[in-house]
Formats: sequence, C-alpha cells, structure tokens
Amino acid sequence: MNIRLIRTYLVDLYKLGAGSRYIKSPTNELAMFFGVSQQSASRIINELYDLEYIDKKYIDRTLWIRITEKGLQEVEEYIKYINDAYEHPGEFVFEGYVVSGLGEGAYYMSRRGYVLQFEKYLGFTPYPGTLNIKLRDSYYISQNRLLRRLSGYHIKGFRTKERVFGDVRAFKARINDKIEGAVIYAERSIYGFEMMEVIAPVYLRGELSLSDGDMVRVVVYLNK
Amino acid sequence: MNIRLIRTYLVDLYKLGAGSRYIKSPTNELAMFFGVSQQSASRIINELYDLEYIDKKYIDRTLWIRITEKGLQEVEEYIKYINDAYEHPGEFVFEGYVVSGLGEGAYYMSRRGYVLQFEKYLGFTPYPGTLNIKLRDSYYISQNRLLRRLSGYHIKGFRTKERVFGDVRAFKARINDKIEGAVIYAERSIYGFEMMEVIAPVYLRGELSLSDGDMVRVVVYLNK
DNA sequence: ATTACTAGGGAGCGAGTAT
DNA sequence: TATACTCGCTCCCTAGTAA
Repeated sequence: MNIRLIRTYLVDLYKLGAGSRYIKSPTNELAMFFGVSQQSASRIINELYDLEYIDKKYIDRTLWIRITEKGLQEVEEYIKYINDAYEHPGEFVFEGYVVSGLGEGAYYMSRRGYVLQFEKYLGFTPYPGTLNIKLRDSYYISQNRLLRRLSGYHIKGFRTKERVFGDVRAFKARINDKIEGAVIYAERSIYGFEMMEVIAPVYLRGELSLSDGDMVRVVVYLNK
Repeated sequence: MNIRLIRTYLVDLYKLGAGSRYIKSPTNELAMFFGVSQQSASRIINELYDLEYIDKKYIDRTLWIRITEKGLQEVEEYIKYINDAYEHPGEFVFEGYVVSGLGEGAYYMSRRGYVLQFEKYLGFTPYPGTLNIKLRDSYYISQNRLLRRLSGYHIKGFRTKERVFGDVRAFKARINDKIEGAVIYAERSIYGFEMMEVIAPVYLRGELSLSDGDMVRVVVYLNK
C-alpha cells in the first residue's frame, strides 16, 4: 500500500486510541470512520498488519487492534512533518552542531568564478570560508536529502588551467535567526546528507561567537 | 483523486510555500519532493487544478502554482485534524452552547427500561433530564456525525402498553473537565448533527452553574 | 529544457458472498 | 454477527515520447 495512504490510516487509528492499547475495531465501524467499505477496511487492516504497523487479535471473532512501535514511529514522524509544514511554510528549519571542515572551503569560496555568481544570485560577497554543520538528528538529515534535490540557485562550474570546479547549488538562509547567508551544495560533495555547508557575507564563527560543538539553527528559504 | 491523497499533496505544496504565493514548481522537482515520477507530478498538479485546489500559470513554459482558498481550507482542516489526533487520542473533544430542549428528556431518562441499562453500562443512575448542546462550528458537527456512526454502548429499546421506546447509543464523557457523564444518541433523534445530548448522575445545569448560551466542553471517551 | 499525452500494469475499491 | 475471499471495475503509477 502507498505510504501516503498508510500514514493517513495510521493517524485515524491513532485518533481512535489504538496508539496506547488494543481497541475493539469491528471492520464495519472502522469502515465508517475511514470512509470506505467494510471490505476495504478489512483489507487495509490486514495490509497494515502484514507490514507490521499494527498488531491484531480476535475476541469472539471481533477484531481488536493496536499500533506497533514501528507504526507509532511512522505516525509521529508524519505528525511532526505536518506541524512543521504549518509552522514553517516555504522554509526548511535545520539544527546541528558546528564542526571543523578540511579548510578547503576558503579556497573555493574565493575563486573569482564562484564569487561573481554568488554576488549576482545571492546578493552578497561571501566571506572566504564555509561553516560546516553536522545535523542533529535523522529528521533534519532526511530533510537535507530532500532540500538537496530541489534546484535553488544554480552556480555554474568553470575550469582553470589547473583543474575543474564543479557546479554548486545554493539556497538563501538565515543563521541563528540573525545573519542572512546561504546553504550551498557542491555537485561533488565529499560530505553525506548529515552535513550542511553555510556561507555568509561575514565570518560566522566570529560574528556569532561559535566554536566546535555549538548548536546552530539554519532556516533555509525555499522561495527567496 | 482520492481525498486522502489530495490532502497529503496539498500539505506538501503548502510546505513548499504555495499557500501564500505562486511558487516556481517544475514538475521534475515536484516529483522528487512528492516521491513520484515527473509524469505523476504533472498529472497530480492537473487534477488538483481541475478540482480547484490550486491555481497554475506558466512562465517560460515553467509551472508556477499557488493553493486556492478552497485548497487552503482543506489543508487547514486536515492539519487541525492531525493535531487533534495527536493531542486527543481516544477522545473526541466538543465545544458548544447550552440550549433548552423540549423537556421530554426528563421523561425518557426516567423510564425504568432505560435506567437499568444506563446503570449497567455507564455505572451511574442518570439524573432525569438531558443537557442539550448546540455545537460551536462545522468541525465539531462533522466530528459528531462521525461519532454517531460508531457503536459505543448499546442501550436496547423496549415497549410499554402505550408506546415504543427506541434503541439508544451512549459514550462515556467528561463535561467541563469536571463531571463524568455520557453522550447519548437516540436512534430516532429529532435533532441533527449540530446537537448533542448529555446525561450525568447529577443535574448539570445546577452543578456547573449553566444557563442557556453558556459554552460547554465535552470530552467523549471512545474506549471507556 | 519543460510539460503532458499515451499505453500497459498493478494497486485500490466496493458488491456479492462464503465461512 | 463477524471477517475476509473473489471478481470486475476504476484509479493511480511509470516509461516512453510528442510537442
């Protein structure tokens, strides 16, 4: 079954109280609650059971169900996403810790081929260096994976005599609710989705008094 | 398209910022965000457009979309439901105003055929009379429609020489976070879904100092 | 480069009905 | 009375590709 449908049915079962105990759930009643036929309710329950999102048992041939741990995780993640959508439309909020990079950010950020485009698209001249952030938990990591697939500003790569500089994509962002900068994704990044690279017109570690391990909040604008 | 799917796609578009302005939405990017193919994203967008949940326009052959007023209502109602599920699992919360009934509640509540069953299933002897509540808005009304379809406690009807008393269904409930009573649904109710009838072991108007027009909060337990 | 049509397959649905 | 199987129909999905 489609994961989108699974989530909505699990929320309905959660609403009925199946998140904390077994509840009596005759399929014809579930059917009314779901807005489907009795047969579909039966099928849905059995599919959720096969996928281990719910447990079920029968008392006098009547169905009792309870959401499993796996199901609860799915519900809670979904509810978190919905709330986040409501509270932060058009933005992705990230939290993570400052870590030291390999120091090569300064070199890249100061290449004239990039700088001119950053100025054009982002409206500022980046401080020569990037702030590396290790995201706090899996929710932010999966959000980062998603963000990275969106297009944002397209900074074109170029080549010099010595080597090739790949494409970079950028999204404007606000760091610690204070400084306007950007998140950048190098086309061939050495980092996985648990890391973010942030640039700004100023030296962020200095301006925000940041040291390795400090928590940082980055709000990425999707349409700015 | 299935209303459950519609809602999830609308939430995604809302998250992308389409709730407050037109956003650039190339179908291949939407596809990645939705987790479907480019072709499906295109189809989904056009179906949402046909159903008037979104507006769309093209700039240089690229799609820009915005959620319509109708779409926003759908999203907001859905988010409200999800939050409610999270905050009140196993309960339906209602708010409404005290209104005067036709006074026939006292007569019904004191029929021995009903009283014995109320005692058995609900654990209290109802005060002879019902508190009539007119629900505050459409959200509560649709929730009441849903609740009424669930089974709850089944109080069987009976007949006397004079007339027939129909079946009644009941759910335990807490009134104004203070008194434990029940919501009852007469099989052949004269009221629509905008009304609730509440009973309790005590005289609610007296115990809670209620007059016509006062706001009342009823928390219905689904599994109690 | 971007949208969206077409065709084929599979998922999801309700009615009828066996158990 | 309850669950859930079968069947036929529709809806939904993707790949290929036209515009």
